[in-house]
Amino acid sequence: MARNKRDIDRQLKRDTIEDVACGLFMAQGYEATSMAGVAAAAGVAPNTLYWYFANKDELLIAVLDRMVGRVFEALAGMQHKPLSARLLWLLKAFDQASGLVTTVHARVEQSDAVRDWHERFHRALDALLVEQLTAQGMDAQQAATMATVGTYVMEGLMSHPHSARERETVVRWLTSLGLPA
Amino acid sequence: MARNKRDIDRQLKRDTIEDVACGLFMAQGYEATSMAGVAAAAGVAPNTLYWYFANKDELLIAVLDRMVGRVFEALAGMQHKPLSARLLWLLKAFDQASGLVTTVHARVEQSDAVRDWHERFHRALDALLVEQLTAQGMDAQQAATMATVGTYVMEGLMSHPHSARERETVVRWLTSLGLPA
DNA sequence: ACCTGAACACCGTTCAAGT
DNA sequence: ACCTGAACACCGTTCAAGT
Repeated sequence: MARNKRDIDRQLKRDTIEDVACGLFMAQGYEATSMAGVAAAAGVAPNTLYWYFANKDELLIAVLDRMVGRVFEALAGMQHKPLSARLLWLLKAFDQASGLVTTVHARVEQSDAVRDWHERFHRALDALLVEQLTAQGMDAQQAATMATVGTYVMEGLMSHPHSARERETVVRWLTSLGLPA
Repeated sequence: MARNKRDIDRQLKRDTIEDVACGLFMAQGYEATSMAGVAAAAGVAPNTLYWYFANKDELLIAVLDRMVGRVFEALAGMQHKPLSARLLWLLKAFDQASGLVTTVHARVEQSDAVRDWHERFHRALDALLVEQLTAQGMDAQQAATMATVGTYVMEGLMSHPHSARERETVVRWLTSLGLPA
């Protein structure tokens, strides 16, 4: 944690860089955004970024962490809503950031750091889903399969263009699977 | 089609370049493979590639077309086998090429040509799946949803590491959905 | 500790010149 | 028509030098 003014200043600057990078990554895509572009938008020299982030992938991970944190926080405040509504909200929240899902998968092959982040993310998400499904009375084996399927269907819906109508149909179908037939 | 010796020679050389590129893309990934690397492996100067392919994305598309063609051909000869066996075969066939699924999604954002290819591919695959599902007596609306879901689950299984056991469980679950409960 | 200008190695692509 | 060596603009990253 930040102990003194220097640490706080450093964290503030890191935050602004992450803010700027997040905006550019979402608007132009990760690959199309250069470190020089991020630096210019943040008002610093290109190499200054390397004082705060080891490399471009670490900057990506910082942006991802902040996004995932906010999304999970928002979802936690929606527990009373039905699962289908929460999933549709999630798809809408990622409308602007859909490219980042693909970016992560693309960088997994090149960067160990992104691979680790991706693995941790999927493990955490899987545990969360399995927990929710078993809490609803689903047996562990079935919950494991449903968590995998649900994750991949959501990833597919995020990375490919769909009308609101199509999304709703697929999400309703997905969430109706656990219910008695 | 090739009309004379010159056209045939050109096609042969194109094929060798595609062969070499295909091997390198699968072994190292698309992004990690440089045009200079492809050229060196093919025994030509880097810029010679641009006589045969407009740019790196067009070379990718040529490689994709050849792979998809072969896979669809092989699948056509397996119509007698159950759907689950064909899907598991597909997953195995893409074990070495799983990165290309992600690559296509990553390039969709940067390249119009790849975006067009991706759209055409999904339309063709979707039509094929809907046709097979309706032929089995499923109604059109349900078939459309199942085709989307099936595609995304398969994409997810291809792009993420799984044990053979996990694959089988998910694929069996997927193919059992159309059957009476 | 923090920031910079200048440089490095690499990349996809182009151009002028050859045959 | 086909191929090349040399160059161009760009990229992520590093380094030596400043404060």
